[in-house]
Amino acid sequence: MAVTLKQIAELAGVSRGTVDRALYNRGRINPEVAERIRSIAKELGYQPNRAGKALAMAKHPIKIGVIAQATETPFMHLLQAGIEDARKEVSNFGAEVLMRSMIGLDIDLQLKLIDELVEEGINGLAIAPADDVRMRNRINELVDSGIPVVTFNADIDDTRRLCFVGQNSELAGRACAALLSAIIGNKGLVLPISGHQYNHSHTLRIKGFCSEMENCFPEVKLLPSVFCQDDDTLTQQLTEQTLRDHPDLTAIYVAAGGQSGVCRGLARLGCTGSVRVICYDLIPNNIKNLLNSRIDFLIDQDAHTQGYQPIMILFDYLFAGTKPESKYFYTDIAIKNKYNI
Amino acid sequence: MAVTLKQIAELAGVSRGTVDRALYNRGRINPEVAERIRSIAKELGYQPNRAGKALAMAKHPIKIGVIAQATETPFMHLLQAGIEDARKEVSNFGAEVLMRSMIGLDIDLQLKLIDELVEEGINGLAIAPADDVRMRNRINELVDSGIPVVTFNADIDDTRRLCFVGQNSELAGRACAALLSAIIGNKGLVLPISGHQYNHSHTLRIKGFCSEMENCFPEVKLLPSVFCQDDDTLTQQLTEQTLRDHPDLTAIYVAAGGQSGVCRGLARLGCTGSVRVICYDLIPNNIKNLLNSRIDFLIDQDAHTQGYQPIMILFDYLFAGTKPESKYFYTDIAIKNKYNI
DNA sequence: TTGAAAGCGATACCAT
DNA sequence: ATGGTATCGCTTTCAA
Repeated sequence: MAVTLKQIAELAGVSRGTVDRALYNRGRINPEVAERIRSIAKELGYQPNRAGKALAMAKHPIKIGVIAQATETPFMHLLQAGIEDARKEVSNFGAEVLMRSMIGLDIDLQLKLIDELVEEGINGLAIAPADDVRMRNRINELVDSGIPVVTFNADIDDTRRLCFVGQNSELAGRACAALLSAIIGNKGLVLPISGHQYNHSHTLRIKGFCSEMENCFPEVKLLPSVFCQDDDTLTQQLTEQTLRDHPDLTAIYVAAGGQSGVCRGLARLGCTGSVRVICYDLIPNNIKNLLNSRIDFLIDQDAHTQGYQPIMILFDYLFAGTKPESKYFYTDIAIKNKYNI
Repeated sequence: MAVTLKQIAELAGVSRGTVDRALYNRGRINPEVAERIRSIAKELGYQPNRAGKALAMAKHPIKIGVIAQATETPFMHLLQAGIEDARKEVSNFGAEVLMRSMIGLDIDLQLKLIDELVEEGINGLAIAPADDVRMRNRINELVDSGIPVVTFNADIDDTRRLCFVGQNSELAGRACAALLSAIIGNKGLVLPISGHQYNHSHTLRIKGFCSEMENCFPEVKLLPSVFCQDDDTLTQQLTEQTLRDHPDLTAIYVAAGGQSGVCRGLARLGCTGSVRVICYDLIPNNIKNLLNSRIDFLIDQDAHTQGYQPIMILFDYLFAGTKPESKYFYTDIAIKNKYNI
């Protein structure tokens, strides 16, 4: 059995309360005694028992606030399942998860929800933030007031947030470039499709993709990337137009939503199977198109982990003082074909 | 806050002891009272608190035995890290992990270690078993005597084990076929390399690969698969010989160990980069060869999960009675290039 | 500055 | 058949 507070107390000839004060620097203790206790604990390799700790904290539960966005999208459904799993897990340790969400993304609403959660007394916040200077400032305020913040899915640089959980979008773009280049024999003509100009991850996916292509696979020619507003109809039009303008098109790289439109466009012009398609996210429509060979590869960014981990990171930090090893918790860049979904 | 035994007891007008007996069918209770208590618990959605349960069980800790094999290999090092992580986690819940391991694989030693662990009073066993009829019988004996068994990395069919944690090797082979076919333009000449004749996973990886190629990519020609005994020197010889016999070789599929030999053979004959290579496992040598482009893609089978999950599955079963959802816990068939390691 | 004790949720044993 | 109580490891008051 592992060593307990009680054993340390007996060895040190003091009470458990004193050991507790010593190990957690709660003050009101003789510094020499504290030092002696700490050295004994260290020697014995004391590790606090999580179950005992959890039970004792049941009277003052940790409250973790979560603010999600765009909950109407299939990707966010998967992410929310991760949040729910984490909620269940930490609830066994006397922690509560206060979840707020919104359709689409509204910076003012997000700021209001933060105030609301602070009002309710949260001890930590996980948020998929809007990229805005007001949000940046608010996050720093929170951290300064002792409420740690973890960003997920979307990050805000230059804040004192504890960490970010999500994909390394630029690297994902590079992985796609190498993969796509490999399956077209390292030459051909490729159309990169982005979503919104202000969507940071789309931009990075395109940037990583294009720079990798240009640097490492110069025989692959890139058309100028286009914006599709994550819209199926628009991607279909863009696809068909591009095919008419460039009958020698080899592949399409979709860094955004609207993937189904690409498949439809290719199908309408009889190019399914001859033009390669790589896109993102293991969502139902994409899975369908992967299985019927309209999409060659999908890049998954593990939505579940993006919901699950922020809460677990905050919990470990608040519960046991564990700081994340890095400020970036990058989710797997998973390459999926129809066999390894 | 979640509902507790105490609350149920008060509502039912009985003591906590009685509620406990009712919910866990411990007997010595009036059936009608038990029924009433159960219905109240159900209505309130009672979920036992894991922390409380853990603490109470500290007096009679759960003992989980683990028997690993081939611990000298880099793959098994990764797997053992998973075992260690699981051990740490369950030790907070008053559970102990008794680990036994061996170099290579020795059926007699495994049987002896099982006896030893049973002697020590284990409540459950995780094992990477030798495929032998004596092992099959012993596993069934254990299960019959009330000790649940989880197999990992290697499975034994037709036993009453709780579940298997590891890769679906045949499916992995299929995934490789599709991937390899894609990067050679769906045509060419491919050499499949297996390891040992009696290694079940190698056989399945080859079987899945070849059958998928033949069915779905008939323009890819397959050389007869060869056995390399997981040996670098042998794979190098086989590679060089094949290249001399078939200068038009397009790709090599390595389902076994000895991957470095393949890379060396290709390098020696100046074929690095022109002959594609796909092999298994994210181990240091392979990572190196992936990064310097001697290997095109690696298939990872998540060694960490193969060590971590068996213990967690046994723990959840013994601790909370949770049965795994399926008898097969397949680890991810992860496709890795140099960007998503 | 320190000790003693109550309590968190569940289990198990001893009384009744 | 049922109730009462000690206990697990830890936190947090309340006394001293």
